[in-house]
Amino acid sequence: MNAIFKALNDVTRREILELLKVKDLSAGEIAAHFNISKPSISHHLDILKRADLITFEKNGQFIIYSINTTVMEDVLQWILTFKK
Amino acid sequence: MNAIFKALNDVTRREILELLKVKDLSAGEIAAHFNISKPSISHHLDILKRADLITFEKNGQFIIYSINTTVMEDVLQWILTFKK
DNA sequence: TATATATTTAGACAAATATCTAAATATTAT
DNA sequence: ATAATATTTAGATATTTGTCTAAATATATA
Repeated sequence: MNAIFKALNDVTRREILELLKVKDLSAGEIAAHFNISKPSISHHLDILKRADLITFEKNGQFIIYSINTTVMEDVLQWILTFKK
Repeated sequence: MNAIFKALNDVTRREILELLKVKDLSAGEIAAHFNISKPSISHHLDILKRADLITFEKNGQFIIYSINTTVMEDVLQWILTFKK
């Protein structure tokens, strides 16, 4: 839970998730959406990976990232415990 | 949304919310649950306040904190956009 | 094999964060 | 009024975080 909330606590990482919600993208395609260096985006992707919020697959010289919505379910359940 | 995720990105603050889920508590009662100084807890309460995740009411020399679940609804909606 | 492209790793640095102690403010009780 | 209790504010400090550039790794192409 800690890793998930940590991962979600950054606007760039939340935007990456929004992008991957639409379709799978390579690291470079993701980086192209931001005014941030590629190494920084790579670091954000690493934090999202650690939280298991995204998965990746190597495709030649590219690495394709996908969103993993099953983890969102955990957050959802946590939030729901507060609904009265 | 930024303030909410920031507020949720700390285990102490999430535990404070769990406590307030059960019942309203004074700042001192909240602090008593943790091995952390009262000023630090006060700071955590301030961050939760800024995110509008808690409300408070003065009662004599005490300040009673309550959870505000309406904000949880915003997080819920955000999460739900990822459910496919 | 040499070069270009895609991505990550390493190391540095400034800004943000969680914590502390000491002091200030507010209320209650003697 | 004075002392005690509840809470916050102020200021300091160590750790974490987001960012950068430079270098390393891996794959594809000429």
